[in-house]
Amino acid sequence: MRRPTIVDIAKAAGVSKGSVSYALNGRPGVSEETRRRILAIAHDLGWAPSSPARALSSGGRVGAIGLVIDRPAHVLGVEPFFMQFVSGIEAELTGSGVDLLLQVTEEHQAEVAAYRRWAAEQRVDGVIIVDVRTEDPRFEAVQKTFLPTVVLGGPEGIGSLPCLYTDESAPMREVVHYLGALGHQRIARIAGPEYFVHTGKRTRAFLEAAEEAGVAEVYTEHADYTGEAGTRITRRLLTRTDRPTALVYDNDLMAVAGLGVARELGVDVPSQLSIVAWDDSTLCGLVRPALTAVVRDVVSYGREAARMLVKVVSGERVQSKEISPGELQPRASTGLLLS
Amino acid sequence: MRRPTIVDIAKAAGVSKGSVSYALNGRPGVSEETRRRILAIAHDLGWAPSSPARALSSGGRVGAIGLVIDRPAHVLGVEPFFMQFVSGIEAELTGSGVDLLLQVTEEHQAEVAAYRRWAAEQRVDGVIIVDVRTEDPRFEAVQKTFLPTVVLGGPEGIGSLPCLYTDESAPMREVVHYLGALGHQRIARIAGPEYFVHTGKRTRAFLEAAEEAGVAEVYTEHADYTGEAGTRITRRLLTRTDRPTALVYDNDLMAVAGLGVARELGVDVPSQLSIVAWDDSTLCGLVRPALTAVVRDVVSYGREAARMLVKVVSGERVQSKEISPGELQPRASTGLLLS
DNA sequence: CGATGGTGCTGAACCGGTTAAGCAAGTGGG
DNA sequence: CCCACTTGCTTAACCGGTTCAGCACCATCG
Repeated sequence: MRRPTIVDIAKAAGVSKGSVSYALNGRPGVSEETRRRILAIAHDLGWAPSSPARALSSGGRVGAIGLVIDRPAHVLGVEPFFMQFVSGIEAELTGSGVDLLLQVTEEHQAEVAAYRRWAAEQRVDGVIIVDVRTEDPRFEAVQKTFLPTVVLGGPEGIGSLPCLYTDESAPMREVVHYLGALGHQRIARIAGPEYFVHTGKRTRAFLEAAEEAGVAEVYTEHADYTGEAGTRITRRLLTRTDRPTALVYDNDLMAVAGLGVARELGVDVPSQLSIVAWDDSTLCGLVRPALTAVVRDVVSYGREAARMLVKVVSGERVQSKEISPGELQPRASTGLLLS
Repeated sequence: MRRPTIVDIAKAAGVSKGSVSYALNGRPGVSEETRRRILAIAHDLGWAPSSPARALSSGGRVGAIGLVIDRPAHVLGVEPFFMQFVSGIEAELTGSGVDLLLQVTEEHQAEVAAYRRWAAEQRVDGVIIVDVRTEDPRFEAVQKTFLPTVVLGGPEGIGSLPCLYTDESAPMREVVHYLGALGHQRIARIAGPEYFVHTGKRTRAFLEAAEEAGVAEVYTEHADYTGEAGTRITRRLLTRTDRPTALVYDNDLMAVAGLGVARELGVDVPSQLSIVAWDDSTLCGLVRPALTAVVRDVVSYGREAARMLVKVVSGERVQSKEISPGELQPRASTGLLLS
């Protein structure tokens, strides 16, 4: 019960294996009648092309793309962003015969090594890069190895790679103006790590928006997206004498943590403290009070990234593209400041 | 700047490509001196074995294992179980040169199709099966195609496949006895779908434990692990005239949803209602009151599953193995019932 | 009627590895 | 000194596809 090969089909059909290949790939060179006969036999035998054999032939693709996620296990489990993104990629790839290779690492260097290995061993046809950093070594690695790439982030600082980027400032402006209108004059932001480019973009947008909206005092604290960090920093912020009256978090997990701390300290949300999460998952709607959040369609980011990468892999020239930055979804965690 | 092949190395070293292959694989047949020379050249050229070429050779492995997760995108994003499991797999595979192919589907049939395709196209050396169902078509599919497999679940109803299984009844007994001791006589369980075998196991264990502990009334409602279902069912349960005084959830997301509903209805946790989650993620510790949960080391499940599968793939005979079922971690969401 | 061109197929090379078989030279034993 | 054995290497086949060159056959056209 060996798996059938095109040689088996050729024998059964009484033709050469070259003809079988032409027939199966829908290319000219065989008569319609022969083609039908070959296809029928292939179907009967339950034939499917060997992916390694295809890849080995002239210029063949392996039919897989790669994604490396650089987050510790306990964050990844609760951080909705990545699984949504992965779901979007999968949704796009389904039925196209392209598979997703996923690597989870806890170290940035391992990530670069993964790209190098994938390229050298011909394991993927292309990769998607997320979480762009300042001084990011991954771009050099993929350029050197000519690995087709699509970046989620940019467009600055990523060389000439095609990317999907968002305007972080529009939602940030929306958030700050909204909080300003609710009477908040002291807003703290619990952000992601400084070395992520999008963190910096948001920080600048945060400052600009505050000036624009006439909010007196804003400042940013950097964290690592974990619940623990969210708890720790929120506790420190809320126990200051001049504590902020509104908190903006860079992900939803830290926001949930922050909500817990407010509860613990007896600070009422939203009458004494407003909370905004960036990235909305069902989580935000489940906790009480439900969290106001910046809603982004992360699944569609994944779809779009996969679609672009497939094009790049097949040799098409692809334009970078701006995607919807998301918008504010007000819920119960924000409200008028009652001092 | 083509990627170097063993022929390039052979030319540079002045030997045949056969010798290069022997040298690079650490097999006898070349002198120590020649081996060193070849290895040095391979290193200089930045050579790495072509994965497709290796796989194509006699009995070669492709160096990848597959995992299919059958959950809709919005659940997957917040359901910590799978990402923890995946992290564990990755942790085990790191450095072994084996990659993980991930497929996310929203349909059980697509899952079976994925296994078939992977086997037929030689895309993976083996697969891990999770979420065992009653009448599960996947086992026939993998057996027929001789795809090496490790199952998370079982050991009943999965044929002769090696598996990792847990004793669901031990933690369940712990939970029910604990709640009984706190004075609860009416306990409802918001479970996963009925068609999952482990759901049924827990249901039986739940009933047995209740009898054992002398808890008068217990019943199980089936849900689909989503926050929405958790919300809906909890709302229905808590608005009954004889509402339960304790709720046990089959995952943490539904438990968080349940906590929100209790809050909404003004039912105090834990003085009027105790809540237990099954599976602990940082989430349980972040909400207030923090959720009592059955803690399982899901990451280690992933590690162990990957380790077993790698052995199976390499032809070793592998024994099924019982793994730690987890234990109760009491937190603030459970307490004495004050009626 | 011969040159031309298209159709439908075959044969063989090729992709980049692995591996069995063969062979020359050196070594040791009887 | 001959034989057997080991060492270190080469040669060639093979894995399962793709693709190019070539060839026989037939129809068409000037």
